[in-house]
Amino acid sequence: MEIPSRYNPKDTEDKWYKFWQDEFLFSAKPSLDKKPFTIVIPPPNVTGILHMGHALNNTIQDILIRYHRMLGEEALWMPGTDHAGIATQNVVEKSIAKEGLKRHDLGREKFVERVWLWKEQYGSTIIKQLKKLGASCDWDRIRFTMDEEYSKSVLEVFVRLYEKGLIYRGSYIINWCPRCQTALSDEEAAHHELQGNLYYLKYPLKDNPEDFVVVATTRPETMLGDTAVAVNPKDKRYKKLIGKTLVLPLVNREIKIIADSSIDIKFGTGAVKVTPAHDPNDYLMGKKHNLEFINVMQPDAKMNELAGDYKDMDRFEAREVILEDLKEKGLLEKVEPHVLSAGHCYRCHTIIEPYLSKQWFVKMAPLAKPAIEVVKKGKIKFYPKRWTKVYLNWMENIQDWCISRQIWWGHRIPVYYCKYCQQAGNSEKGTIVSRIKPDKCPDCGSADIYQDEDVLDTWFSSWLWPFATFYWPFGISHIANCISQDKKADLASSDKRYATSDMPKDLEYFYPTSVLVTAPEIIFFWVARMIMAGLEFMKEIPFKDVYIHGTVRDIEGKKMSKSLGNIIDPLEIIDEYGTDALRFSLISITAQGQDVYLSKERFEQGRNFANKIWNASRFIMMNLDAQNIQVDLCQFTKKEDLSLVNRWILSRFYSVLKELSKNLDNFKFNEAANLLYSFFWHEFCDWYLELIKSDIKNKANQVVMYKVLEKFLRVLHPFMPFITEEIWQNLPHEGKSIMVQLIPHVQEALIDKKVEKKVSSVFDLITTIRNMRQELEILPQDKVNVDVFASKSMKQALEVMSQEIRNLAKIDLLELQENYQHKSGQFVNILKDMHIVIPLAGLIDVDKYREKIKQRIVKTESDIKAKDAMLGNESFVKRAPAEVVEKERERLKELKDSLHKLKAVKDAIS
RNA sequence: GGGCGCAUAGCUCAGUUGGUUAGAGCGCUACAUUCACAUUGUAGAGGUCAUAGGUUCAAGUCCUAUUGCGCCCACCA
Repeated sequence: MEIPSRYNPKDTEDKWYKFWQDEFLFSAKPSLDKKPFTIVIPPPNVTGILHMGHALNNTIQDILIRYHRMLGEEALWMPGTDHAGIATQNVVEKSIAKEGLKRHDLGREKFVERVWLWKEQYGSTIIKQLKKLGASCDWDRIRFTMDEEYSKSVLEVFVRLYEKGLIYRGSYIINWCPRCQTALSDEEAAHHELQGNLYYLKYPLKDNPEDFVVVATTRPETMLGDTAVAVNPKDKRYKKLIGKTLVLPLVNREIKIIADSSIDIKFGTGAVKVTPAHDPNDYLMGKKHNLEFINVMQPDAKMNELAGDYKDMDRFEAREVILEDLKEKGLLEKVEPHVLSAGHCYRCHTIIEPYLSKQWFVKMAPLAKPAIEVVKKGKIKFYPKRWTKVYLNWMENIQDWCISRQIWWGHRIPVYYCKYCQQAGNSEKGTIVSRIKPDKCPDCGSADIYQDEDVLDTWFSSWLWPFATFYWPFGISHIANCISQDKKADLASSDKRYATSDMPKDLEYFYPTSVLVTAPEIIFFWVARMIMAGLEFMKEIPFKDVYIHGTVRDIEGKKMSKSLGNIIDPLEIIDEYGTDALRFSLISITAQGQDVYLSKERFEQGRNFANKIWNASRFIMMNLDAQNIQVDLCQFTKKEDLSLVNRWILSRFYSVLKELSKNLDNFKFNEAANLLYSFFWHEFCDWYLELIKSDIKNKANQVVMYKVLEKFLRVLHPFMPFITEEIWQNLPHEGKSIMVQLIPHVQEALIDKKVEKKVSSVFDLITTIRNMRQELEILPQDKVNVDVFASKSMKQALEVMSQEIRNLAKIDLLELQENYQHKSGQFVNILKDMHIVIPLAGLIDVDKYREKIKQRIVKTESDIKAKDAMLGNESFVKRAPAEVVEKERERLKELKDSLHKLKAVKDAIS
């Protein structure tokens, strides 16, 4: 069969993905003899569309999952999506707007129906895209944060926290988005700098209307709700005025001048208008000084009836009119330009209005305490470490969490009010928190009961993700709901999990999960809260390691975002370069914890690598005799059976494997990827294959090239799943899929301890050749392997080496000399490059060479002198670690040896 | 204001606990083309490791300061 000379990802990717799924290779189940390895996916929004951040995040997770699966662990990657309250509601609102409808036109029930409809239609876009990415999630387990069962978990958590006294309702100044008409948490309020003004307003004294106190404000419209003016008690300018009464202009309300030490004397005029209902600081001051709370706005940020003449004006319109009116009365002293930073809604970017309203809160301090402990004790580790500090700093200053949201899409708050009790003004009574709607009020017996209109913050469901996905606390068997018919049949015949009771339940088996892979932005939103929830409800940490990867940025360092138009669409890259190229390039440039700077050209590296693997494999397959693949390496028991070059490549592969697992276990994915890249390309292809090419039918060569390729494909598979499967399926092999082939252990890779020992004692061919080259042509080199030179002259050593080369190449050097100008082909290039052959063949400029040796001798002599001095230094010998001193002594010895040899070479050529 | 990070080749970045000669990809230059691969190969040029001090026998690596860039948090009447 003809194999094309270019790898075409489109021919293979969908095919193998389907194959893996059909063979249930992604599914995991509790197992008595296997160690679990669990990752829960950070659930993407149902409205989500795959972007580079997802691509990076999920590639990392997939590498971990596939790696551990191939290590023989029971690896589960739990998938799902997040209902994303406001985001989803926004999308659906936009879509019904096309029909000229607003959500209030439909009413709550109809609107929520529309959202579900939307979810059914479009909600799996992101899932399909994750599949394109190769994500090996156990899709039969997919969860959604608004699933019926998941919602039960959410409800349960609310009720339990309430019963424990950790949930309360309070009035609070919240960040209010007038457009979305909902409360936003502090984290959802993005602060941007804004060019505004500082307005100096004059408030007349009651006793003496000709005299004023001047206050500075950036939001003059809120003055309608002022209930005091505050000054610092230490401020000499205002000391006498404390306790006096002012008349608030335009509304003519009398307000007091109060003293509060929080006032900054230097800012503005040192006198501050206090508007407890419209500013968080003023709110605190209002509580402290028992001020009146006057709310002058409606939820849509238009002024309300308390604003008198300004009623129904938008806040910014009212601002202009009020300023006009004050100016007319001579009460506007001056206006100064002022840069302020205002909170913006992170969804719609509307300026946030601090707004007084009733909200539900979770008391966080008691939950935070154990969550701080587990991180301090190292039970949960962050990678990179520095995020630990960030986490602890936030947790130690944690604020209560406002969990109610004034939208329709979400888990409705399970609180019911008795109309009768509420009307009687008794808010203590007639508030029922319950898992199911109560029939009647327990206080008055009335059946007139209604549910709280608000829904819960989206994070109130996602913080339960690591255990609610396993049906906490009910632990129902999900076989009935979630497993496809095919799989059910499969399980029934092969798996005893659901038949016997001694198997651990999913929740027990897979929780706590192993690693959480996420972006730094959501450490507080999500990671911290999951730790708290895990400890509170499971009494155990939700995951052991948290890997925080960087933010994906464009080549100029800007965050990729739609509004900046600097998006690189991963799906386009997949289309153009292939999934494996996308994955490999992304990983190879993502250093641990560093942000990623991307440009499209980056992906060429991955594509080229895929193509290189493809062609090297093609070459091997074209030249491979199938009967040789059965041969065990143990068969080569004598040193001569395995040529130098075979021993070398096995030795190199051995160290690569060791290095690789070290890197992966430490979450150094880029180093792992680059290691595989340079081993395969620059050692296996550039040197090994070129060297055996002329004797490719040699049995040992056949065996070694096959074994190294086959095992290399396995270790590469987690990074580039598609191409490795495609090639592996074309190689003669046993087994169904590369996915069920274990990643070779170092020993397994080399089959046999004896071989391993032999291999590791063999010197490194390439290093030697390169060293020889340097020795002869360019620079002094100390690393020249002593084995070659031991008790031999330079000339003899060269003969030994060229004999090796000749054996490998089966090319006579004299013949080479005659033909080398005319012969084409890469092998000649390589030999030409190995200047090792040249001096013997008389092809070198001896004068130049002699000069280089001379320089080398000078350098070595000076090095020896320096080392001698260092070792003669008492302080060094005393204080440097013993190994270091020993190392330096060895080094000195080596230098002396090398000087000796150099002198011999000098003699030999003169 | 509080916290954190970064500064290494023309560009984008690696560089584990200090220890021989600081690496990669891309780009650039020269050469190679019946060859598994031009999405290729060989070679080459290109670095005062931001600056100034310090610790050390030894600093790209540790400490201090400075400069420049970036991020997070808080405040901003």
